[in-house]
Amino acid sequence: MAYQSESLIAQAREIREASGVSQRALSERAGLTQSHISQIESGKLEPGLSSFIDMTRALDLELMLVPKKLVPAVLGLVKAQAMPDMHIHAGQPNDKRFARAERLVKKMKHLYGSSADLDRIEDTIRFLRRVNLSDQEMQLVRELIARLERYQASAQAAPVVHDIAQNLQRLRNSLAHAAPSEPRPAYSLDDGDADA
Amino acid sequence: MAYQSESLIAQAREIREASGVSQRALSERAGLTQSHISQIESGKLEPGLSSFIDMTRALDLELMLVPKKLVPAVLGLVKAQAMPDMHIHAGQPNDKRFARAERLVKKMKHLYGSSADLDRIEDTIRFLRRVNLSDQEMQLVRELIARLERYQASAQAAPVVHDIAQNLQRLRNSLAHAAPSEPRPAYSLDDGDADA
DNA sequence: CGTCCCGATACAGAATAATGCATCATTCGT
DNA sequence: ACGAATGATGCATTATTCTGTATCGGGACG
Repeated sequence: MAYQSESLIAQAREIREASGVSQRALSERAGLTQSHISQIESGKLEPGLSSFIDMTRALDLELMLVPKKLVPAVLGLVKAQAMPDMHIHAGQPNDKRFARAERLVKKMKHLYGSSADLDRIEDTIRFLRRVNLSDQEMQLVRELIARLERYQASAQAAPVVHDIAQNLQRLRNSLAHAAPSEPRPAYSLDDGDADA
Repeated sequence: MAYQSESLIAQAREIREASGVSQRALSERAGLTQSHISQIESGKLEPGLSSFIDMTRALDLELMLVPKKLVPAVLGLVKAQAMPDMHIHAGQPNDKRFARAERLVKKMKHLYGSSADLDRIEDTIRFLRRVNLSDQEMQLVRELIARLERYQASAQAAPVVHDIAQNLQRLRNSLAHAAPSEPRPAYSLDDGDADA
């Protein structure tokens, strides 16, 4: 229905498809339901800003505010860069575990309000899931998530959450250095503009 | 509550303030209520994607999808450009008329569904209101709007709407050429990033 | 001191997004 | 021909946005 967001949503969809990510996969990564995404993409629903951000972030995109004046410049930049080959690292066996974790965090966020810690956790999880983890690392993550699950409703959750956030981030940082080559873009990111 | 959109919203607010636009003024331009905007800006409410787009467009901004990889580049571009002096052309006496018109269009859109024509009208109005119109031109606009108002509920609205859209756009095009110098940016468009 | 504009807040009501399932028709690989 | 995965749809329920309108305290200006 809403015309303004149409182009943005269409772009997101194109990129999702070009990256070979299914709605279901995306829904898990983004913490939304497949049904939801389908309706958004087919224009039957106008997403909330944060839903849309979740979607796009899960596609390795950022939503940015740009002065109208230099939209063309940015468009140029983007288009130039959008050539190469690979597609985003899709579902590993562990995906479901991560998906659940992300859901959990999301739920906690809008139950107790979002905190910097919860947010860090969410972010880190998104990062971790697209990395190949050794058994040992995976083990650590599993434990942390389990701990989060256990304490989610506890009155004393705050410090626990903080600790978990810290541990996850530590892991993330350690990986960020040794990380070998990884997936890259594939989409085109065009527009459908026609001004008078 | 939602952390992801926080930065975006904060940016929008900064820019609004830097441009010397009040919430009320913005609310009129964007077709939202002041109350709504206040709540969005103070984080008490998570806007819908289209609401947010309306807001930002009214501030001469575009919401763009950018691959994470080249966020820094875009940021550079934007920041470089953001120096000068003026502020966005604020309320003229005619503003209220335009505001009402925009509201009307919005209402029609979500009453009968948005059409390309309605959208064109909305867009054009947004453009026209920031231009100094001669009495004659203003007269034309006033008539067109009045016509729209009259036919809004009519069963035969479609062709009328189409005609109005066309007329408005014609006016817009004629202005786009002769247009003298006009307002420019003033804001900074920074970020609050801190990665690990 | 009075007035005007600002942003924040309240509140009732209508409209919609979003969840959580479940299902279906199609397409694709085997 | 079969099974798996994809996107579209339906539906009931809950949560949230958004409108409209009105008020309030604060700051600026005269």
